[in-house]
Amino acid sequence: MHGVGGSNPLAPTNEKKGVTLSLPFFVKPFRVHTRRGNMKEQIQTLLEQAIAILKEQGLLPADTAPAIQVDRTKDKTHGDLATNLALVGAKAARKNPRQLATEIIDHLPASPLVLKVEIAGPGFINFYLNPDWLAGQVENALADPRLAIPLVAHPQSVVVDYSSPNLAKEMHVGHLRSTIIGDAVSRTLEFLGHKVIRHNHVGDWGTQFGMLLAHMEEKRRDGVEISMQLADLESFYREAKGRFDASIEFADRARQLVVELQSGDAYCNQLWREFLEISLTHCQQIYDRLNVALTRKDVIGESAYNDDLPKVIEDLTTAGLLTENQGARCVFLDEFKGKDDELLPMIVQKKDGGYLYATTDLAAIRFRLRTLHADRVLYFVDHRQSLHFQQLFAVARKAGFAGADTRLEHMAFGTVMGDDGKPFKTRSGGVAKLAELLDEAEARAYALVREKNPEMADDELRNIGRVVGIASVKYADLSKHRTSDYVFSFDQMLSFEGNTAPYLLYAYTRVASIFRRGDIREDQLRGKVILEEEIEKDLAGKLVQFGEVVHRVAEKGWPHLLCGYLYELSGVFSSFYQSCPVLICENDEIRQSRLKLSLLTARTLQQGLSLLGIETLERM
RNA sequence: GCGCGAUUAGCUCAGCUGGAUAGAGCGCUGCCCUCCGGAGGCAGAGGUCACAAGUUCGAAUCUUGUAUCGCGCGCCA
Repeated sequence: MHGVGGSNPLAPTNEKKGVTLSLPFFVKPFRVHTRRGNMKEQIQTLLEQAIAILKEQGLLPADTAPAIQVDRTKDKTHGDLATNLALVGAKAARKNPRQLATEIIDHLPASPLVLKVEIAGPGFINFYLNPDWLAGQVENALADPRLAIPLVAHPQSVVVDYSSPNLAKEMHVGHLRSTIIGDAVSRTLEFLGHKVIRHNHVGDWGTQFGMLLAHMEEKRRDGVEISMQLADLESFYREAKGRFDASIEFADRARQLVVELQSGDAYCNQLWREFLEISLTHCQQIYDRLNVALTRKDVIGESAYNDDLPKVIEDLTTAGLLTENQGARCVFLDEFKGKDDELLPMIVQKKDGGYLYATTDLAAIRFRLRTLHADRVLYFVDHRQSLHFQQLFAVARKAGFAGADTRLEHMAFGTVMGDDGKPFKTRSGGVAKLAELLDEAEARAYALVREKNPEMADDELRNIGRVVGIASVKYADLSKHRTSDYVFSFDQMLSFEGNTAPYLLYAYTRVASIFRRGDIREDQLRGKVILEEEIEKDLAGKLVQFGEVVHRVAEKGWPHLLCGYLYELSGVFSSFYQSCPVLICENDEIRQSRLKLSLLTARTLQQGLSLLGIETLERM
């Protein structure tokens, strides 16, 4: 377990920036492999070819290598895509930007993507996409269950460490972000063909378990049925804590049990396992409700590394990193300094010989890299632990657990706040249990849906309420930028307006209803996609961007990009639906084409939401 | 004290590798129901992008400094 709470790491960011900056001007390696469907990269290729020709002809100095950047335009009057290439390269070419732009355009190879190219403003080159090409992309996507999003060329093994609750207590609101965001990113990586290894690094070890075991023992001695008691872990924990604080004998027994547990005592282990079993069942119920893909086999808790801890110390010693300080064993690194330039220690072994979470985390990295051979390890842990992860990654590299090409990334996230701007609490001021939070979301969603559909059967209302409630909680979290804090608001997340789950789910049901009402099956669609109306082109253009967004989510660990995209897509579809009749369109060719656009919209929404771990509904 | 992160419309938030006139939703003001789900769409008002320098043809975005807020900093996790 990594505690609860989230901010962003220096380490991974710096590593990446370092790579980019050290490159000369131009050749920017594609982090994601070149794909046929990616418009930007195709335009980039065209530009590269034009530059090459200009160099051959002596119109450009051979050593110029401007970075080729292709952006989507914000304004329709600037075409669909634009490059600032001529602006960037003008100085090196000793030409004015507009002149260079003209030369580039003159040497641009013909391409089916491009309808026309124009110079604009100080020297921007604007590209207008060919509607026929766009239409073809829509057809391709429809013909492919993966929506024409290719798998990555070089799949990686990615360990994703997420959720990681403390098993001593019940899951609460603090576990929401790690669980939900980590799951969405895992699904996205998997969809792109990476090998994802989910690790639920649960807190199942440590001094607090002595207290819990002592309490179990006492209860059992009094003839109380333990499993019933543990149905409410939170109260059980509080009781145990109360006993611990109140009774010296109890506290002594608790400490004794920790020692016995750690030395492998059979009785203690039995108690411990019983406790874990119940706590894990609690967690699994939450995961199932949340549609989070974690299962019991993904649980590799802190205790799993017990045997490795002495080996970590050994390895650190061998690497010459270990220093003894005031009886504790520490690693000091030059790059971590506290006040008065004093080095900041990372303590890996206490003076009493006990190990700490830093040690366990090192052992986990060691295992993930040496045994699992991960190319990338992602930690979805709150931003307050950012220093810990910086130290952890630095030490892991120095100790040789991780090579230079292994990506270790702290996917930090912010705090969930209440209306008052302080960390989210229940009305009574306590920690909000996740289960109760979900209950409330479902209940509120049910009430809303029932209000809109008074005649609907209750079991369907219940199901819709469940899906909408859970989706709302998840989507509210996923749609915010990961690193910032956000305010938890049932009213906002359950609203049908704005960037919310209900809005997206509604957009999906509208498409579903077209097909239901028209009694049309997907395989009955025929004819070609025809893009005539401006809004049809907009919709097609938006649909074609899906793959790009998905790749970016996997790269940055930012599901909010996908949320933003799906929201925009829904918006464009709503406009389209408003102004372009589909079922009632009299021209059959156009009708078929619009049905295809609608179908791809639905598929894209469904696939996108599925990557976020959110179910769709046919009716709501 | 040092480090990390933040500061964008009244509120909640986007803003991708520096690009063209700063983007949504809520709220506010209008408009669109003989029309496939109005749980919708269209339009308007509203911003000195905390402040100040700097780099650049060009800065909300990069650099430095300042202010304010949050978080973290030796044997908890």
